[in-house]
Amino acid sequence: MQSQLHAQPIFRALKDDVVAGFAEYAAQKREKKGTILFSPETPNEKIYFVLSGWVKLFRETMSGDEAVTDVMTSGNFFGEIGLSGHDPMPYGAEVVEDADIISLPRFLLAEEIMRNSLFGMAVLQNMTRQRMQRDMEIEHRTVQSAPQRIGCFLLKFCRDAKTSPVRVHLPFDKTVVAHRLGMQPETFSRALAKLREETGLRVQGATVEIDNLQRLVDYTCSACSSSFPCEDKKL
Amino acid sequence: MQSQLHAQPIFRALKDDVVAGFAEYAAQKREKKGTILFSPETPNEKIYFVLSGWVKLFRETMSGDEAVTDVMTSGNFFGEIGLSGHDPMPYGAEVVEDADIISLPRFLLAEEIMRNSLFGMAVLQNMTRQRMQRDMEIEHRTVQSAPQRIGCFLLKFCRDAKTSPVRVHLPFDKTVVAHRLGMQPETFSRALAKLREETGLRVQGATVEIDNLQRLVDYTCSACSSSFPCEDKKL
DNA sequence: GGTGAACATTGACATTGGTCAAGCTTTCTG
DNA sequence: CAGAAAGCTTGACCAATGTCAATGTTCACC
Repeated sequence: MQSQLHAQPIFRALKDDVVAGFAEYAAQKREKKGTILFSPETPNEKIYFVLSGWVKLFRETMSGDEAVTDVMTSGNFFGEIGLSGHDPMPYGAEVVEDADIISLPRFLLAEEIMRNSLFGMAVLQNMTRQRMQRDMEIEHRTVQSAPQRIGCFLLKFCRDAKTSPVRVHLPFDKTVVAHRLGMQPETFSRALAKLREETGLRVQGATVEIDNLQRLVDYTCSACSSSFPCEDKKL
Repeated sequence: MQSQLHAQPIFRALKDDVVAGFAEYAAQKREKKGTILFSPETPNEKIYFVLSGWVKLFRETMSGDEAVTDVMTSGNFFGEIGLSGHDPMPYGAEVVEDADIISLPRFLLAEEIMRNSLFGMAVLQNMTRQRMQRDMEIEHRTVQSAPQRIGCFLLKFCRDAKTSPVRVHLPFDKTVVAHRLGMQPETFSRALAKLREETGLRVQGATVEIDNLQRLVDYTCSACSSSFPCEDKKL
């Protein structure tokens, strides 16, 4: 498990013995789709590293509406809000595709941040990147139409592809994608159909084939402040 | 100016000589409404502290639509993305009410973060709070109606008031409030009228009188994951 | 104190996305 | 393999918000 911890981007620059120290407190577990890792009601003092699978972060109102703020996969971690302390999180986390997850007490991170300012800087830059992504998300939900948001989502899985026929496989249920993009499943269904008409892509279950990448980019990125391929700026 | 820097929440715990060092590089200026402090096109290497007035942060698409992600006032600072380096910011900043602003080269912060991990932790927690606010914002724009978002906005200015007739003065133009809440000015106008009917508040120009605070809370906070008074959790 | 510019409101209408209900398809499970 | 459950799609309809254009109001400046 130590090697898996050390492979996490945020830990890559740490010394072996530090990671070994973490590993003693760490717990790895395979979690099934549907499992709630934590929710606003349950106090929580861990951070979670996703090794495989997908986990959605969401906020839920008293009337049952939910807003998905992010869906994370391998290389990502979450639960770092507050960094120490046992307060309930302001959001919940639910596994949406079977996942391998390592959990680690938060206080270990907090200690290492104080001890090692280079590490602290790495955590800060991670948080900064997350804030930027949220800003982006707010922009998308404000200025993009539903079909455009779907196009934007698909393009994230086309970053490397340069030759046009690209085949994308949706990594989790369409319902989750819909909420991740701030729309209802019904709207998602119709918006995907519209996107198909507009950009000539083909949909077969969870598989999407994009014959003309440029056409999708043109349709989607016209309503965005950045343009394809819009990766995070290196920090 | 050193005293004004030292009064900034993020600097409060720093030693005098450190702040004095910052002050040598700092520039204070009064900025008029309408001034663009920076935009995505202009490389920028400063962070900005608001002493008075209001500044909006926004993202703008190629077709001219804009999404306002935040509006900041005294005690807030912005431009810390990246923390060092001269890359263009991924967003712009525009003064929306005459403001006194101190600007400071970003590298000073980066240096102090590496030198003083307690300070680094403070910056990290500031960023964490901002990310949480963005999450909140995404939730609001997903599950609240336009009148509810306005109600929520008004309630932020009622945090201290416990006795019911409260008088709130909108601190910047309604157009800016509208965009801050992710809606068009016309929608804002109508939604405010609706809110008036629903909760019995009265509007006179930029002044809003709330006779029955509880009624506003009931109407607004039913579509939210937290409830009034929903301040940031202490970090 | 008058005038223009900026800000705000209103009406008419178009568009988007949400809701509810039904039916279909895929996947899981015994 | 059968049956059930979960996920997805579609239709009909409705509510919310955006758009465009006209008009009203406020405020700063001469």
